[in-house]
Amino acid sequence: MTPDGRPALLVVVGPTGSGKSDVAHEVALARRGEVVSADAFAVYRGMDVGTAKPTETRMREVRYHLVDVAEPEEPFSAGRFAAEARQAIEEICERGSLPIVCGGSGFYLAALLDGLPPGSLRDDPIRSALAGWAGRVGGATAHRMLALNDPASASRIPEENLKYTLRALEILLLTGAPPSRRVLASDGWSRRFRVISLGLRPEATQLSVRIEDRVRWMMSSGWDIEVRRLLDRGLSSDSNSFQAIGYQEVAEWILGRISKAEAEARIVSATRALAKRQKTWLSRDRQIHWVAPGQASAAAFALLGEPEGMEK
RNA sequence: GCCCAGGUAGCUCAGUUGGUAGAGCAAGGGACUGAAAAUCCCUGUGUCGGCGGUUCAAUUCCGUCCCUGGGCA
Repeated sequence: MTPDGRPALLVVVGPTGSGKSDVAHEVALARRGEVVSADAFAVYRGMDVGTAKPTETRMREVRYHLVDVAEPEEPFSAGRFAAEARQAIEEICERGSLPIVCGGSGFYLAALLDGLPPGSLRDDPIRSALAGWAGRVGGATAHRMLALNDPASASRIPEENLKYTLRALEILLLTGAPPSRRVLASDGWSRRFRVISLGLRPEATQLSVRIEDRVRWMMSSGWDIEVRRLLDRGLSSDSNSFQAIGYQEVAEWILGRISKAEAEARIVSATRALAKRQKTWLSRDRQIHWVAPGQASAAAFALLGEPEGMEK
């Protein structure tokens, strides 16, 4: 509980490799917290090295949520993430513990804190039918179809972005209403918490080096064994989980199509690009308190205030 | 030493039948409403290896030198 009566909800964000996991864990240990991961790929079981999941030791020390909740073959979604994460946070509060959201998936964080428009879930049969149709008629025709039914959406979505175009058509078919008319306002769920957002902003060259080190470490820590296991169990390389950075590259490396050095270089580049996109996404949020990684824990404690039982 | 093939954007290369050049990747910036580590948009001046020659004009043709790869000695 905090002075205003609402429970605190700490949100630790930042680009990959900024060290947010360390901060979340440290705060959890010190303040009887539980961590809710906001990472679109840590949800998959059997994908550990490549997603930089918390170690077994850490999982024993602190309770982690939304990690290992889906099979790699399952399609996941922001909606499912938000629902399960909200439930986890509510349960953590009921236990009297501090919920700590930690992750870099901006879209998932937004879905969790602000909610998604009501109605129109994902619909896989419609989705695959649309994809098949678009494959036959072409993306330009798909976009024209959208323009006919919802000019506002069509003008916002570039013709080249087939994925967004098809999603808009999917919503149209599911709800019968233009997607541009969906409600964009926050659903107010997060108002019952005192949300404290902490953003880790490492210096550019520091982040670059950290990403290189991290990828090199993953490549020699059993990532290849992990990918081999996924391929052996028959995981299709075009399933959603396998779109995670590095998995395709490691697969090509184990199959002998590219060298280890080549795979590593590609993964480092892809990770840098991801960090860039994460920074862009997070920079929109004016509520985030940005700090250098080294000062993050101290900043978190300062923002949270004195722990219970230690007030003067 | 000789013979071939190359030397063009950070990298891999395309190209100009002579009018100073463009793709992919990388890099940088941006978007993002149920696939999001996904998907997509924007950003390209570089002694076209050096030096000479021919020409109104050379990265393009000729000569020469240097460098790289391959072959022959």
